This record gives sequence, C-alpha cells and structure tokens, in this order.
Amino acid sequence: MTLADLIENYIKQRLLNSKDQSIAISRAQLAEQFRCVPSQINYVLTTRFTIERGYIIESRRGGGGYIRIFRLDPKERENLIVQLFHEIGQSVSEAAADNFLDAFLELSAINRKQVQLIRAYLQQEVVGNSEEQDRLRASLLKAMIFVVLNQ
Amino acid sequence: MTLADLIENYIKQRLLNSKDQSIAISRAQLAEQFRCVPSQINYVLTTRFTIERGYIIESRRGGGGYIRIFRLDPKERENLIVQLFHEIGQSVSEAAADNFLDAFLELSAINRKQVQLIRAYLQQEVVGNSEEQDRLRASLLKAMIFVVLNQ
DNA sequence: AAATCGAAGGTCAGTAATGGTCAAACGAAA
DNA sequence: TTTCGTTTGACCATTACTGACCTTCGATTT
Repeated sequence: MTLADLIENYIKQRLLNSKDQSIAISRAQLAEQFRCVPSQINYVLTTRFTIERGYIIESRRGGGGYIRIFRLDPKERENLIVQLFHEIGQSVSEAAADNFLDAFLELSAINRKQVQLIRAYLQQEVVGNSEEQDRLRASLLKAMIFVVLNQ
Repeated sequence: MTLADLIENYIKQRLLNSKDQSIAISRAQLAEQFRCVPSQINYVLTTRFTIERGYIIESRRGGGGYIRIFRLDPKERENLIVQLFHEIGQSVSEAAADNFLDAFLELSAINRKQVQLIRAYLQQEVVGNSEEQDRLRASLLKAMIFVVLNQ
C-alpha cells in the first residue's frame, strides 16, 4: 500500500460520503495532510481518477483555487458500460487493456476475480505490444468482456 | 528437492493458510529469504503456478510493487474440461467451434445461454473459414470459454 | 485601467524502487 | 554424452515520488 494508494482510498471514501458524487479539495492542504509534495496529488489524480475509470477532474488556479473530483452518475451505468465496451476499439496495448478492465471493475460490471482471469489470460496469450498483438488483444478482451457482461 | 521445489512448497503452504485463496509476496524479499536471485522467483511462478495448474498471477512493478498469487477453485471434471480446452488448438472452423461448444455443454462446463452468446459473438466477429479467420475464431473461442469456466 | 503581487494549481524531468525477460551456465538424470 | 530442468545475472520496463520551474487568477496598488 503506497502513499498514492492511501490518497486514492481517502478520496474514494470522501466521494462515497458525499451527497452529489463530487468533492472539492485543496491541493496544498491535502498534500500537507499526507506529508507529501503537492505534485503527488496530481500524480494520484492523473493515474487513478481518469475518465476511463469513471471520474472527471475540474480545477481552478489562483487565489481560492480548488480541485473538484466528480464520480460519474451511476444512473448512466449501463450506457457507460456499453460505451466503454465500444471504446476498446480495434487495438489496445496491455496497459490500455488494464485500464479498461479497471474501468469495468469500477462500474461493477465485472468482479475482481474476472478481472484477474481476463488479465492473466491476455498475458498468457498475447505477448508484446506490436500492432498485430494489440489487435489480437483487443479482440480477446472484447470477447471475454462480452460473455461475462451478458451471461 | 531443488530450490524451486522449496519455494513452490513455501508458496503453496502460505496459500493453504490464507483466508481467500490468495497471497501477496515481494519478489525481492522472497528471493532474499531463499538466498537466490529475484528472477528465480519468476522461474518458480512460470513453471509451477500456471493457469493449467489452477493458479493466476497478478503483479505490479515500481515502488510498492508486489506479486499476488490466486488459487483457482478446483473443479470436478477438470481434467476432461482442460483437455477439451487444449484440443481447440490454434485454428477451428465454424462447424468445429460448434462441436466444441456442444462438448463443453455435455460436460456441463458451460450452460445453454453461454453457448448461444459465444456462438453469436463468433458469428458476428468472424466471417468465413479462411485460415486467418479460423485462427481468430480459435483465439476468441478459447478466451470466452476460459472466462466462463473459471470465473 | 494597468501594473504588480501573492496564492493557488500544473508540468516535466529526474531518481528510486520494484518486478520482468532472456540467454547462458550449470548439473543431474537418461 | 546428451538432454532437460534449474539457476544466475545482465539488462529492461513500470510505477512512485520529488522538486524546480511555470501558469493562472483574484486582489491590491499605482
């Protein structure tokens, strides 16, 4: 459990407690709270709270500046899942595949074990990130996601 | 009893003692414990903790990195099913794919709905019976069978 | 109104901390 | 002697974290 993980969990907890699926934070203050440099907060936000994972970040600089984190509306869950599936497209790198799996997991479209299975199978069957491999990876990923979503 | 065997036994013992059929290890730390190079751990994992033997490996590099080992639930009829899975091979025609699906159905490895889903998805994604299409069909079929078998 | 200042947040490159890969050497069994 | 599983180490890839420097924006001063 790294510092980045701790900050990630803290933000997610605050989002769960929030009324409107969004919270505002002060970068400097949060950095102070976790005894780290402010840019560490940016690192957590850019690696963990991406659009693919279902978050939107809005911020303002200057005096009274802030960072606001939105969790996408669960009402649109189905649409998001379908959209996410389409976003996989024809070709994905290994890292991109992981992001997609995490995104499906975040949406509770699939569970943790299914993620492990799919990831493991992809790693076993698809090695490297050549264009051909990326295409095969996308095909396999979509096929496996398809069955777990629909069965 | 080689070093690889010792490490294998150690990991299996820890899995037995674990609550959720999974443990996390530090590659460097485990290597230190057994007085060997870190890559020896990879050797043990890739030779002894494969999917075929019922294990899944997940890992993360970088600071706070780890290796997590999951034990899959051992199933009845596992040998037959695994064998059938391997028989799919690298290339299957549409008719052959249907036969494999029926065979899995006979073994109650998958259910009717899953068969329909897989068949429909294959028909949608793979057209024709050229060698290239047959290879893609085999890949997708195995990927989808894999997830429904193991999840 | 324009210039300036201070208080936010943003970016990026560098360093450290992990784990991954692969080919060669080794060694026991056939 | 050959073969095949084991072991090693050099080199690679990924992730976490930091700090110097940059940009933006509101408020204050000229």
